Amino acid sequence: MAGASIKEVARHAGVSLGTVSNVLNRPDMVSPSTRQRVLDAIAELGYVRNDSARQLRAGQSRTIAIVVLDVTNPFFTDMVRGAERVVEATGAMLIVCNSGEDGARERRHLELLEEQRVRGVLITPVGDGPQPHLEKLIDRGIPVVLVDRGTGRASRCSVAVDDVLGGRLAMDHLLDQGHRRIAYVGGPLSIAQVAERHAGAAAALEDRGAGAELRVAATTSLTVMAGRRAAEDLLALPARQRPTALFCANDLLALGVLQELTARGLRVPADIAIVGYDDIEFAAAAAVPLSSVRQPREQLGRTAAELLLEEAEHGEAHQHRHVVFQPELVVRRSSDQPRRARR
Amino acid sequence: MAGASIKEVARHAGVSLGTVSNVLNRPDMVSPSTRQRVLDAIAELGYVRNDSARQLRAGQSRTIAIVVLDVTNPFFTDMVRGAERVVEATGAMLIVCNSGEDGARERRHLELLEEQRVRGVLITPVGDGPQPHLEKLIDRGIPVVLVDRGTGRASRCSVAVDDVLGGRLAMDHLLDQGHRRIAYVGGPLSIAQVAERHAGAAAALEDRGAGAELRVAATTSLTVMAGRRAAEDLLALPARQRPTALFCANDLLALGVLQELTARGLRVPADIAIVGYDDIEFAAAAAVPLSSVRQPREQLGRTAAELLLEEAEHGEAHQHRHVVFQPELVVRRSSDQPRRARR
DNA sequence: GCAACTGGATGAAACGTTTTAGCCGCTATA
DNA sequence: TATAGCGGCTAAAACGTTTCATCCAGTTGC
Repeated sequence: MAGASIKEVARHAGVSLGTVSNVLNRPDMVSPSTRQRVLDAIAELGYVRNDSARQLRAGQSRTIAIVVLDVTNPFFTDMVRGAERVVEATGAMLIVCNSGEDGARERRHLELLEEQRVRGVLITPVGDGPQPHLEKLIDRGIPVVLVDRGTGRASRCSVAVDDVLGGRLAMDHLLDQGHRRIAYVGGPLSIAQVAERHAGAAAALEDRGAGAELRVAATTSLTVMAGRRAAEDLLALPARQRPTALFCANDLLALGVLQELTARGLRVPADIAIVGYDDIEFAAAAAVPLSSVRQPREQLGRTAAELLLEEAEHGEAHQHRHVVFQPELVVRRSSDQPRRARR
Repeated sequence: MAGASIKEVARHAGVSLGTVSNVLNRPDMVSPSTRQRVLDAIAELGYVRNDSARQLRAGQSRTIAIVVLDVTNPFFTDMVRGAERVVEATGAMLIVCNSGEDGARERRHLELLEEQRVRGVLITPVGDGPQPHLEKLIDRGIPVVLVDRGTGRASRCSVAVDDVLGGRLAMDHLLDQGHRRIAYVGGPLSIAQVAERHAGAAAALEDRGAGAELRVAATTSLTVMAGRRAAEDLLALPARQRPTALFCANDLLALGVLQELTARGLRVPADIAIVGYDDIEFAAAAAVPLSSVRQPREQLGRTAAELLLEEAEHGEAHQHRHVVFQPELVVRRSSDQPRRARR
């Protein structure tokens, strides 16, 4: 009962092995009566297809992998949900791998995925350098779609949100509110998004911020804990150098900052205003509802999956595309209090 | 370059096919000089093992799956992280599947996993009835470990947290604070945890709550949105019937409730106290820091993975075990204001 | 000098599918 | 009546591994 093969099913139903395969894969090529006999045998033996054998023959699997930077970050899990919908609609399976921002783990995952001859990979790669292991996948003919990272490479599709624009939106808003000493909380800058959001903010300052300054409060990761530590560092500054507004590279950081600032008795936004990035579900539920730059997360995943499936389908004929979505600023209480300009 | 097989590697290195396999699997059974020649050939051809063929021969894969109810819920992602660590330490791969609380999707996933002959499955099943598809996996000899659900079945291991105790802790605390009209927010009750947390609360009331009442505010899911809707319903009650304290079946609900209550001008905990469940990272960062029942999430995942690996290793000799962890109440501001008993 | 080992390699079988070429008996066509 | 075509099926090859029985050439022990 535990491991019937197609062969035993065939014997049981009194037909040839190929016929069973036909029942499974092209049921209408076989007469109704034999088909029924085969189906009965399958049911009786509890036969379940062996996917390894199937793949071996086909040279390809029916699973698609998504490699995310951090499974515990709602940004990525929302993306996963979007991708899931598209992939499962085709009968394929989406498997989720977590690199945890660790290059070695990412590499290990990609190796195993390559061994499995997955049908395609959606990935937000760790870091921002060249990506030899991704190239290797592509050489082998496995489609790769970059998600929210590395737009514009010629050899693969990508989907992304315009992070420079996002940085601009946040900064413009803070300048509009009258802030002149502003800090960007985020890091490491080796992460492209972190750098681009900063670049956008810096560009906005350049355009109109006479007399305003943008300092960087570097963090080593994008977590709540890192946010708390960053806040501690800022509080260590002499009061008159202390920024009056913070633009955080993501909402987790922003929540951490908020937590620490309020714990230390500062008022948000009266003493310090905060704008986050991602607009995760918890942003609106925070101690002080958080202004944030919203990204179309599910759609990001959906579109990425669609591009991947298209490439997998059309092979050579496929034209790589680079889809860029626009972010949107959501103003909430953490930054909605205008401030008189001060020196 | 795109698809060298072991055979071509062998030809390239001037050895037999079996020797290449030996280099890969038992390197010290082959002399250093030939070994090097083979390794060179592998590098030159860009050879990558074909896992399907490998599995086909072995009859088993080296991946372990975890099927969670909701990838966007931090409770599960923390669990995933715990399991990941253990699984990856053995060189195997953990793949994450999301059932999204949907029985049909769960079933589909399990079918595909069975076809893939995965080495084992960690799962928090949807619903609480009999589980024919899990039985099927077990019949086939694929180890299954239940996570946070269905403790005590004879045919599989399980890990869980004592939800009845958790309910007790929360309820005792609220009674200690002087509350007498209390509501349990959660649903559907078909989910065992939801039912057990309620049972614990009810038991605590039974034990000592003369004159106190526990009503149920049923929800259809355990999300922030559902929490908001539940709060609306509660606010529709005449003021004197309205509960003074809420015990929510998880933190997402609690955050939703909190959000809606404060939006409608009620003060927490002065007007209504709230206790959540899970103690997710965002609980402490909420508008009003949330009291919550904490579960050892990562350890849950770690232990589950360990049990699974042990079963996969020892096969017949394996004794199924049921590990139960104790939850712990974390009191924060959302419930820390004692109230004089009123009628 | 012969038998018994031994380390290092080989060749073939087996895993469970899918697919392709081919066979058989029947019907429709000319 | 011969031929072509067709529906329904079979037999066999192929996919890329791992493993197991064998073999061969040295070496050791007596």
